[in-house]
Amino acid sequence: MSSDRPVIVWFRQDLRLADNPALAAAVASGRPIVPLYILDEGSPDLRPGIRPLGGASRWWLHQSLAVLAADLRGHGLKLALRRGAATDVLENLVTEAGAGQVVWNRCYEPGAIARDTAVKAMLRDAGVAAASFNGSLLVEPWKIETGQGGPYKVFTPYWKRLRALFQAPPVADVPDTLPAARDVPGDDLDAWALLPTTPDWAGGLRETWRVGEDAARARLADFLDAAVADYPGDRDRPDRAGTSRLSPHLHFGEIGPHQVWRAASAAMAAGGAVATGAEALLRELAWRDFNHHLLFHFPRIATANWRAQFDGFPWRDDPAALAAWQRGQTGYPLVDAGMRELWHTGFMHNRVRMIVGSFLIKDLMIDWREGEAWFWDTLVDADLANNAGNWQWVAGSGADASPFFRIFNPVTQGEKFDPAGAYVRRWVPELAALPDKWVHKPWAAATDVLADAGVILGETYPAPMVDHGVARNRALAAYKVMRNATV
DNA sequence: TGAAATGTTGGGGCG
DNA sequence: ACGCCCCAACATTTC
Repeated sequence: MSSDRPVIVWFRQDLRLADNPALAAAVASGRPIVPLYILDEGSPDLRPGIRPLGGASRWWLHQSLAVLAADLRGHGLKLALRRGAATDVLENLVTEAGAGQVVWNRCYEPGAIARDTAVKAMLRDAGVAAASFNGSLLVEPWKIETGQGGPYKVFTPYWKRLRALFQAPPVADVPDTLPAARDVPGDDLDAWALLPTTPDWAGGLRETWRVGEDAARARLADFLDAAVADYPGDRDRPDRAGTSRLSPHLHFGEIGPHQVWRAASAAMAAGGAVATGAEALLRELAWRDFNHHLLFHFPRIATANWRAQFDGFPWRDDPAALAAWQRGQTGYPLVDAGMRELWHTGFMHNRVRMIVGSFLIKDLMIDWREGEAWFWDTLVDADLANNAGNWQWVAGSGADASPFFRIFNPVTQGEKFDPAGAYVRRWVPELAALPDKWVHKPWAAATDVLADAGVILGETYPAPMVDHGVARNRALAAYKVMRNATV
């Protein structure tokens, strides 16, 4: 196998040129490069455990592939787009291109692991070299273990261990030159129909996001320049732009966690509030790793309760209530604001995610998997490990989860974290004219106050679909029954 | 990375 | 001056 045979760089969740170990290895090999992306949808039997992408993810993927293709074109390379089962696509392309090697950065979801294992076997049988790298996690799941020798199940000791052992490896910049192989035919991105058409619901996404590697790096730089010092407090404030908003960029690998770690660590040298804020960001980055760690070692938690006692929880089957939650029509302003932000932008502030999750699971007693499925479809940062991990955290069914009886009061949370109601007013404009005092609880306002604000409960804005106090007691009673049944 | 119920304390009004 | 009550403020417990 001579080194002039091309190397296929198989892009997956690493849609970037900098800090891309697989790409760097391809460059180092001296081989001409065939960049490839495979849309491996449409053959669910061949890809068990890999879910179809959600709508918001499809939109993001389209944008991100367009940017990646343009960046590669700037280096004289054409990104080949192919659709089908990954083993089939690669088997064909290896032959077509006369490739001598395939490289990629690893994925960690159960279905992706099965797929990649099959690909590796196929390549071995075909006599083609294969090499994979870590470009997506700080520390891969099998490289960190407890003193007992098993996987971590609790975040804090995991974080301490990670903090102690992790040293960010050098981060490669965008390669200066990328030797191109002969172009291979591929699909037209538009033909994949990843974008919504009828209706085109993506207007809010287009307004909200700049997609791609440059945008991701700019986002990180802006955050570290401006917001990081106030991050520990502001990250709880949905009325402020205090979070990093890096999650979709990280999910698609437009930026890598090592880049974030390096940049945040460098910022920490300044000391003071910046260092405290950067440390908090690293901790959140470690949560991302921790969720992948859990999913890798316990793949069933993507769909099953970690705590089996929750299998006996009396979830309510209530499609109308689920729909009201999804559409932001619960009658609880903060919940509705969050759900509408999600629908419009493909994103929701983290604290509000916890609050709407608590409301669905506890106030409405609807299975967390319904919420997980909705988030999967609507979030631009939808990520199996994080989505399932965080929903189980909120539900109390997870490994290191919030206790079930920690039930958020949407009014109290609103008054605490959106004190002037700016977030509610933005996303629930029909309540915008209400005084601060009533904006999180319009049902408690006097009728003349409501009239002055143009609010007619049940007409211009829903009355609360449940009484939180009653719903809370109902959930706690159900929880008690479940616990007693499974002692 | 709660909330609500219950318990405790201490200041001030008042007879 | 004293005891009593009220209640806000804080602490503890419970789910």
